[in-house]
Amino acid sequence: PTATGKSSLALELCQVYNGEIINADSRQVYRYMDIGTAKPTREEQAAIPHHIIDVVDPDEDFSLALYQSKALKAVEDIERRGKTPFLAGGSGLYVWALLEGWRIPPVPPNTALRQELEDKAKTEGGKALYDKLKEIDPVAAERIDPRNVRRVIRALEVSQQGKLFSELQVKKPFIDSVIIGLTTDRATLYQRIDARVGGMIEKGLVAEVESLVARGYGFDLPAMSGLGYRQIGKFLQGEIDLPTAIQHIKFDTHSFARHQYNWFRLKDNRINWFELVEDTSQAVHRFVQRFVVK
RNA sequence: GGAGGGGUGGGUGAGCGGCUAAUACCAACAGACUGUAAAUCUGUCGCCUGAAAUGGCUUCGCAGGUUCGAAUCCUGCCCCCUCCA
Repeated sequence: PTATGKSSLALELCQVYNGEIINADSRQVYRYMDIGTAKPTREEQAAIPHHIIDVVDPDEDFSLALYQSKALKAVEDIERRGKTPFLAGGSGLYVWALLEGWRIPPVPPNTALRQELEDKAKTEGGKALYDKLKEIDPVAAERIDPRNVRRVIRALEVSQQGKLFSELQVKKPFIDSVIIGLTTDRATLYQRIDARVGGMIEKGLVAEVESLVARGYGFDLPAMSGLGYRQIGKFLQGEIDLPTAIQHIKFDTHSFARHQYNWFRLKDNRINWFELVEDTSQAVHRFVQRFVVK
């Protein structure tokens, strides 16, 4: 989960094992969003090559499919040069799509259709859309909550292109990997999160958000819905005061960390878990040694 | 000293005689997830039993009282807030 020190550990490992980092954080892909996403610093990025960071502007679309193809290219590129790719980040969807080789339905988003369906959901209710999906792809409907309009719409979007959403969800690994997880007890994790949020404010998160706004990026953009950005947005728009905004960021980040454990379960035996203790980093080094040739 | 307002489940805060173990929100806890994913959506949330329907027990400052029945009405006490002196 967030705030456990993934990035700095990855950096250390890369230095020892001749590696390069592939970002697996869904928010660090956006340019100009540095403080709030806890992006590696310029110096860190200069020390070790980082991939898939700062690849789109905040008002550009980004997606799982795009991420996956970029990440695969990065893996190939790094390996071709005789180095070792280290994937670092906590966006579960992205991580597993890459490591498990999800074949993502090759149907790009259809903005017009989505808008149309969203309007329909608003006027006729989400049930209407869901019923339609049940007709077209009952298997997919079975797996999607009728109230989750966003996912119902995507399933419809895919299924209307011919092949069914439910039939296109295939897993076939592209690459081999060893997975390391960092974890700690909840109280400690929440403390670390709170401290980090405090640090972000000190580093100028408010100014960063202001500058994004000044560049013309509005709070309705998906990129601006990220932790830190939307709460500071409410502050800048006068809806809440700064201390309240900061508290919201902390709470929402706790919730995010909990959410991350749904993707990375402690009982998931594909993951090699390391508790955060004094010598965690050494323990991980010893572990990684078994798999990587310097 | 006088006048008024208030004390509700971890927090904020509804309820103001039965439909109430008690709206809602937050926190917390658990879960879903294949082109927005730090998104979107769901469940639990007094205690004990149970897979569940349910059943039992204890709750709305404290102590009494009225009533078939009280968080809701009455009395006393304690505490908090505002205004006047």
